[in-house]
Amino acid sequence: MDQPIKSPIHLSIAAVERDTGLSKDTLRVWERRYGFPCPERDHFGERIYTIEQVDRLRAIRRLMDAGYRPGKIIGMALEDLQALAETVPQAAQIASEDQAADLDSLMQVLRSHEIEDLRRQLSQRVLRLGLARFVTEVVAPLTEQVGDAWARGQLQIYEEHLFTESMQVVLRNAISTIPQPGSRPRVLLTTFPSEPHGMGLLMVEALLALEGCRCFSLGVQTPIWDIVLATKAQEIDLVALSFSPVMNPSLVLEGLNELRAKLPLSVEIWAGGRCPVLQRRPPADVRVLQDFSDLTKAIIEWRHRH
Amino acid sequence: MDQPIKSPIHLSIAAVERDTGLSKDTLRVWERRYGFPCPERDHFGERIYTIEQVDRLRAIRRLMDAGYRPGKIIGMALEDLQALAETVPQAAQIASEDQAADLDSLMQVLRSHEIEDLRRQLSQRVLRLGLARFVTEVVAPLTEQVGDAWARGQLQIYEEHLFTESMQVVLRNAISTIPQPGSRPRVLLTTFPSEPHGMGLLMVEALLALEGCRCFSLGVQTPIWDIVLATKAQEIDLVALSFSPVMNPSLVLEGLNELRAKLPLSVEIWAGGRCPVLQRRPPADVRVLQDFSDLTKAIIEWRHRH
DNA sequence: TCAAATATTTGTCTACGACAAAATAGGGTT
DNA sequence: AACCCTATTTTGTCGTAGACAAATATTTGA
Repeated sequence: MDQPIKSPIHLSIAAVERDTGLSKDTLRVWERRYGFPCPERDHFGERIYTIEQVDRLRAIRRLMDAGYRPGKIIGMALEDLQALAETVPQAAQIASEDQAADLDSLMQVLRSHEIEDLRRQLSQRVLRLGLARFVTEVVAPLTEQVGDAWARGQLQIYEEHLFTESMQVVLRNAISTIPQPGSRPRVLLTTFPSEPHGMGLLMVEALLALEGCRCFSLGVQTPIWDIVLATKAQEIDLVALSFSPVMNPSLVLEGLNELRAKLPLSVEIWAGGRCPVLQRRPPADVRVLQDFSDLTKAIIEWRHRH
Repeated sequence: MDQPIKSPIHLSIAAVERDTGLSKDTLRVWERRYGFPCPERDHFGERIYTIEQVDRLRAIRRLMDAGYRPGKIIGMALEDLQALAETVPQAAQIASEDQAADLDSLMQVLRSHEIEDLRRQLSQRVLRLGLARFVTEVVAPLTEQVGDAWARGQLQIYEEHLFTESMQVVLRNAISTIPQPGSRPRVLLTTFPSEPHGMGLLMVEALLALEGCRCFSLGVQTPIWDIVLATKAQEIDLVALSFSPVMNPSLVLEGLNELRAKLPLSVEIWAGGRCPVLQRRPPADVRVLQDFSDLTKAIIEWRHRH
């Protein structure tokens, strides 16, 4: 009897923002420009979206992350969007046949949802390859493959979450077995407030810890001012930041400039991750790391300088 | 020579949203209503905020989380805000003198920034008390104390991050030592997309695993539709969600109703966490858990029913 | 003293124009 | 072809201000 007034089949603009990751501004301007999504209105004139619209929006979002532009695909039906997603090429960068096969088998385990299995198999590979090779040859390419598979609609978000959780457990465990001497450089690891992905940080932490660096991870989403405070309190030598491709380019640059201005130049800032803007317009006085071999090189150089 | 045009002392409205957690809409409407913050404009007419304004906004935000309303405090100077924060009473709910003293000593270690020490001392207490008592007597009250201390301005965000990271490592480690039999109920653990706090989930996971439940944690911020998909794929019996006090009340209710509508009634939804709206207007067909004793009770009841 | 009714506060929603930053296309040179 | 420089288009964010529901505080009535 105490029925909610709003039918749960219809979603408010805030709910759609939450479910699709598209900002309210974007949703409204798309409606104005492209005529989609064109939601009904409730009796206050507020937008109510249907599930079908949200599904289409999520498919569009996926393709955009894969490089498509909204104008080209916004008119397409859900089926066409899904068909298009299938054709997205995967940015494979795997060394050998063997490695590719091994990654495939891990993907297979993930798809079967046998979490225990996945975790066990990952731990096995840590032992077999050693942590450093595990990070570069398993974690990094597998994370990328999972992202790709999601973009192609072959993996659900929740499967990505399952993967991330399992991998985090394995990585954290491995990291905690590395003895931490008090040696230099002292590294602060974190991400900016709009960046929720923490896998990159864990990979970097593993490699740096292996190199004998003293790591202080703040986890994800630390406000810039707090990065500055932590840097002072912990006598940090360098701040390592991770950026995923979905981060807003101007926020990345603005944030890096702000941080650079607030930190003494003796503290270095290193930025990594698959974020396009870092390659295209790297900010001054920030070291951009292309990949993991860059990381070890950079550490050696740092030690040489000090 | 390649100086950035924007001085880093001045922040855009997007940067302020990121640094304070106040939405752009809120920032604009405060300016209109209360005259603060009243930022300068650049030559495009866009707002540029000063550091001082942002500091004041962050102090205001802290007091709001402690229950103050913006209208009452928005006119105050930074010093007065800080003085007011000192007076915020802490919602202590600690059983014994001994326990209080022990928590104080842990807070002391956190303040000293000796992360290794903190981690070691926490692990010690897991062994001494057992995981269940560790969660209820150490993790829960300590998390609350850390939050309080932040609200009073006695702890920086980065110190909260350090605490969270250390505690996560300890808890995850402890959880991974619990053998997971394939028994029921099968529980899915996660939070809604606007909820980034994962400590509550870990505490619940620890307690449920001890009770012999099969736990599937998706980590934080899973879109509702993906919770539904995961529930089906993993044959989940109940979905456990965690909510922190800062979550938008209407989003909480809307989300719970949406999830309830999409899941079969045979799948139970349990909601926990210190979120006021859960106590005041609990949604139908969702079980609200007040505290951890409620949790074990609920599990016993569930087993009795099945 | 407590519940119900009323008043205030507060955040989010609406509309659409404007414009910079990013991406694409065109045209010329090596 | 491969490069660079310059239009042109696309696209997201920011600007304005009024409206109103939900949350909270205050008053009224029993």
